Amino acid sequence: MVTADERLNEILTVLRRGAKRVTAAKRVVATVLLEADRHLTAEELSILALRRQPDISSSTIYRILEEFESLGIVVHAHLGQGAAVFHLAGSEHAHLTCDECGATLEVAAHHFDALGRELYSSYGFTLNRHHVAISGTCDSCREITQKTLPNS
Amino acid sequence: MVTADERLNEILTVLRRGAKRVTAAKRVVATVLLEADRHLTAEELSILALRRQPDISSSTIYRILEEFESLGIVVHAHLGQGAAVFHLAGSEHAHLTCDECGATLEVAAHHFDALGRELYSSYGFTLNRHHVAISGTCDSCREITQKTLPNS
DNA sequence: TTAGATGCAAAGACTTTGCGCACTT
DNA sequence: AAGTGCGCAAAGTCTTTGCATCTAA
Repeated sequence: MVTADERLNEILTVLRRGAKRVTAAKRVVATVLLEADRHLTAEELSILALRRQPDISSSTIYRILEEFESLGIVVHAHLGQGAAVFHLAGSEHAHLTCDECGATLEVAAHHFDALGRELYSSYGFTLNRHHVAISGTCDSCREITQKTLPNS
Repeated sequence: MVTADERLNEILTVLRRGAKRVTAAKRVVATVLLEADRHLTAEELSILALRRQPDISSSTIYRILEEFESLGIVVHAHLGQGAAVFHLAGSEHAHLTCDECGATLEVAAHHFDALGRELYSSYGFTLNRHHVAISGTCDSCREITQKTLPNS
């Protein structure tokens, strides 16, 4: 079992190895990410960070997230239309997002294995399953649409 | 062979059937879309439209595109990071976009058939291959990355 | 005639940037 | 002491909206 403190220290170690400074704001951002353990928009992260330390500006949040991402500490993803979401690296998964209602669904990555191989061999393209959500229509919205437009 | 005028008239007919008014601005937008025959951002469309008729505001462009989309005349897609792109409906295809350089690649839709079936049967999710580009790394950027970071 | 369409300007959502001071190293 | 990082405010990008005017039907 890895404690929260140990995970925080791992992050701070990565920062030091990257020749970055360990600041109060970075500790707060790292702590919030560890505690939340889910997707957070920059704004949600900002709100949670402010509870722990007033006067953290959102520009600082964005700068810290950018730095964390360049060091491989976090990744971000674009789900539906709204703001990007961030979370700790290491649990990348694919997302489906419904164009109608905006709901998002995390799905097992293996569904994309065959597609990834095909795109690589046909186009030299390396699929990133995590970064951008796959768009479509979710189960409930499809049912609604079918009821509303029974002719098609 | 369908002439440009005939295609324009088809669009105007769809407008009338939708109980919408046929205005000068809509004619211009339709003409630009027909002539361009490629992806255009709202801003590119705006610039091309202004050549044909001064004083078309970009809000009008957005409103017309929204109307055209609701009538099935155009579709829009989100490629990399930037603005959405619009084009006439009927030639939907999948897009790959490179997270590094922003290049986009149109690919045959059949690559996504198997994935579409799997997502539908596993999650009831209806894949929309066209709306959002699939993200990843293109051939050239991958090669550059490998040269830059030969250790991994 | 009259409901819908347009132009203009302003607002809105999300993110980035410039600048001078504070804090880490 | 040196220089990175921070807060604040402003700017930037893309898109939507309010409102008065105009116009297609």
